[in-house]
Amino acid sequence: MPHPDPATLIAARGGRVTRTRTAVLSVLFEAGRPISHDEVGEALAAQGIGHDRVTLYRTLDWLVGNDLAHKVAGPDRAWRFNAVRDEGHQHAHFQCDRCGKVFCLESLQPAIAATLPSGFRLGRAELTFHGLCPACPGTTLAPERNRVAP
Amino acid sequence: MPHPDPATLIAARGGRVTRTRTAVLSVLFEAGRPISHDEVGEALAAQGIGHDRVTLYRTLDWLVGNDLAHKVAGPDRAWRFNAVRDEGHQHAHFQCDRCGKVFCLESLQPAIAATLPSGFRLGRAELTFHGLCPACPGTTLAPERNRVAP
DNA sequence: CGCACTAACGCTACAATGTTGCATTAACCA
DNA sequence: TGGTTAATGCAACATTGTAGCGTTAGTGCG
Repeated sequence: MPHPDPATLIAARGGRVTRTRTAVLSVLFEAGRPISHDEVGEALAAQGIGHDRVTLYRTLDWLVGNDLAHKVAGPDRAWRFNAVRDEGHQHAHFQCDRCGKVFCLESLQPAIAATLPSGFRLGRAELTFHGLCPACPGTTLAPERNRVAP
Repeated sequence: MPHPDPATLIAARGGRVTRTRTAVLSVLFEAGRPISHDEVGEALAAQGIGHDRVTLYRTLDWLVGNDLAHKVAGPDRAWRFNAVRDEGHQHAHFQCDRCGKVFCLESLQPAIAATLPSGFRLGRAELTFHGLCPACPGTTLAPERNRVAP
């Protein structure tokens, strides 16, 4: 199964099928990992699709609000977006401390055995690993000294 | 002893013991949970301590770089800082989806059983729970519907 | 104590990321 | 095909964080 059809997914949510929305959703599907607003913009530019910054933000927000995308915090205080595949499927993330890229660890099924203190009502859990990705050289630094390269 | 003495901790790292540093570290100790740069600034103002925005950022960064504070990503792309108590002690966090506050779950010892794909080198893991804190009314929303636009 | 050295401060200016308001365009439906 | 309005695109603004640089004040030493 390749990727679902963006236009179909968008229409199913009651949204208008516009060039920007279908293109953005396609980009997210093809990326396969959470990418920043800026990376989406570059991909659109490569396709010759006009991309106003604000429209892009709003498009991504719409996708998130309609369960077609997820929003995860990146290491540089910029959001990363990835297309939702299996509804309700939980997976962990990996953030590279050197290049700042974020990866989905789809296959990872962490066993989280935890009981929250009373009063806290759990919505969801988010597990993020930090370290170095396969593409980055070097060895892991000591925790707390990890800084993303400028 | 409730909290360690900020001045002693700062001097032990070879840093100069300034009013801003001791005050900021005290504030972090008393907060007991990760607070934003802005909340630190308010606390300093309440003590009548001058607080330049830039100085505050640099002070917090210095504390983080010297293992006296931790930096965790907040829900609103602003960093939260909390004083380090036990060196090397790992703990989970809880983010309230309504008020945005972040809490340390000191007592939580999650059993994370996970194997990373090959090539990834692990530095540290970060476990964050989302939901509603004891102070916020309401019931938890479905995951991913927490930020739906009106 | 008083002085020298320089880390730390605090000001200004700037950069990056994201938001608001509003007029215009184009997707959808009858 | 034409009307309705969701979606777009532009401009201006808000928030969070950085860089440069002259000034202040902690610290060590005589």
